[in-house]
Amino acid sequence: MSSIPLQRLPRNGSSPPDRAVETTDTKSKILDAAEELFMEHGFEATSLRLITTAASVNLAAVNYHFGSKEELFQAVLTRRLDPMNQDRMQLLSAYETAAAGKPLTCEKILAAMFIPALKLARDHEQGGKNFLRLLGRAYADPAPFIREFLSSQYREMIARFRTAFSRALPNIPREELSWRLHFVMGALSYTLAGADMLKIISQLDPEEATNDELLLKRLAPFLAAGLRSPSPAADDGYHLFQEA
Amino acid sequence: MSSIPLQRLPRNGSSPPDRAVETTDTKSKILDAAEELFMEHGFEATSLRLITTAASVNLAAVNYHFGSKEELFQAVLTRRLDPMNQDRMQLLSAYETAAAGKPLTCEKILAAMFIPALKLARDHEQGGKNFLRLLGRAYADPAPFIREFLSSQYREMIARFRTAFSRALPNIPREELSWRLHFVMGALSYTLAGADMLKIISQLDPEEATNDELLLKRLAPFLAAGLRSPSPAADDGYHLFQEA
DNA sequence: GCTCAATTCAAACGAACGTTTGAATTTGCG
DNA sequence: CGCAAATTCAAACGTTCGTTTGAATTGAGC
Repeated sequence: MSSIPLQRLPRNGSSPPDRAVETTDTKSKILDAAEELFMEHGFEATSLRLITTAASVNLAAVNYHFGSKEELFQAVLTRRLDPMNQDRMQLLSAYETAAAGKPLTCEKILAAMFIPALKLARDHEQGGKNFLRLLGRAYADPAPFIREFLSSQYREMIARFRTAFSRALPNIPREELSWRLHFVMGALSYTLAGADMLKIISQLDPEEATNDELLLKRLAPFLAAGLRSPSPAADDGYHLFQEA
Repeated sequence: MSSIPLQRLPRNGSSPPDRAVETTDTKSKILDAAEELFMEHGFEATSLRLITTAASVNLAAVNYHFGSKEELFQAVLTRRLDPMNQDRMQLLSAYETAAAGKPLTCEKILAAMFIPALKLARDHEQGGKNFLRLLGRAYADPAPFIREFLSSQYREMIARFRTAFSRALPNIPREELSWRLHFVMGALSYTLAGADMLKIISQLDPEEATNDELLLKRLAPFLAAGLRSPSPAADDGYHLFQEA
């Protein structure tokens, strides 16, 4: 039923193709086409026939190489998300080493989160940008298999950054910090997802709105200010919503 | 083909049912079931058969009363979104009147955005919370008809709040303010959408994470601090991402 | 050059989808 | 009551979906 189909082991474990081949292999062609189409239409609305036609491969190739549509989607995410989160953690470690025991600034920690995302957006001419939008939309997808997959992919990285932030912001209670980290991840995901609609109604420059570097340069100070803001006491005089 | 099916005019324009009827009408039963199921599974993954079964109505009733699945989805959104945005604008106007010409604080403007959302979350025992999550997820849905619909529904309200913020923050350039408004809307939508996955990996208290009032009480100061943060000059020394 | 496993391919499978149909039923109303 | 419009209903429509099948094709190693 759901057994993995037989298939020949790749010629090389995970090294690049032996020569300069003009036609990439079937697996990569499927991944590239799926990345773009999942980004454009979402998981449910993207059919395997659309993907395999765009990739110029046979319909059955998806089930042969990936097992199912769901596993293909996970493979699309893993291909770029895993290296990106590895980069994030390595960058954070590098900053911490350079700081020689002193706590990092919020901007520095945010930089460790954003720079690998920016690298992804820049490196691959089109694939990178597509992927960031796909990722942002996957966050909001209600499908359980997507939520569980992303949760497992992010858990380790989030834990590392939470402790970094808690050292940078010793006066913010742990629970409040968890919320703010939640807000940071939400704003980052949402912003990277494109949110074309809100761009339009916010009257943002369409050209600038697709410039991820400029976008994150604006987002980082915004989030850093929110992170550093004084923690509202549990029973303080903050009556914003009392008057309704 | 896509002509609106003939149907009798409702007994009353938009007033509540004449008596205390135990069985609500078909149209409302469909809307209630659709709201919950669209929230749970998304638009594409929710079939009309699932909706009509849950609502205990005939399958054809959706096409009879709403015309199509897409129009049903829009009706689900309109039913609560339109009054909520009306409330937001009225509340903003009331604050501005009370301020007697003086600019409002960021917290006050954010309150005008959040309070109607909170009212929605509280008023209807279950419908309200479901709707806010559905709305947050609809923001990230790639379907063009959803994006265009939401864009038209939000345009007027966003314009009103943009001018309010620009008066509250005269030192923030117009373009920078558009970006920050974008971030605010993103964080609000994302947070209301639930984002269960991030809640989990952020180790938030599950009970508190579903308390929308507490949630927005934490979000508002976070966003206000970001909004008030000094505007980075166009060619300043902000070199966060230069080192990568 | 033969072999055999890996891969590709065309074709079909059963299921589920949104929508339509036309008859049955209910409802408002003179 | 009785007619006509509004609504409900069971059934079917045609299409598309993800997946499977089994035969053809490919390519590396003896």
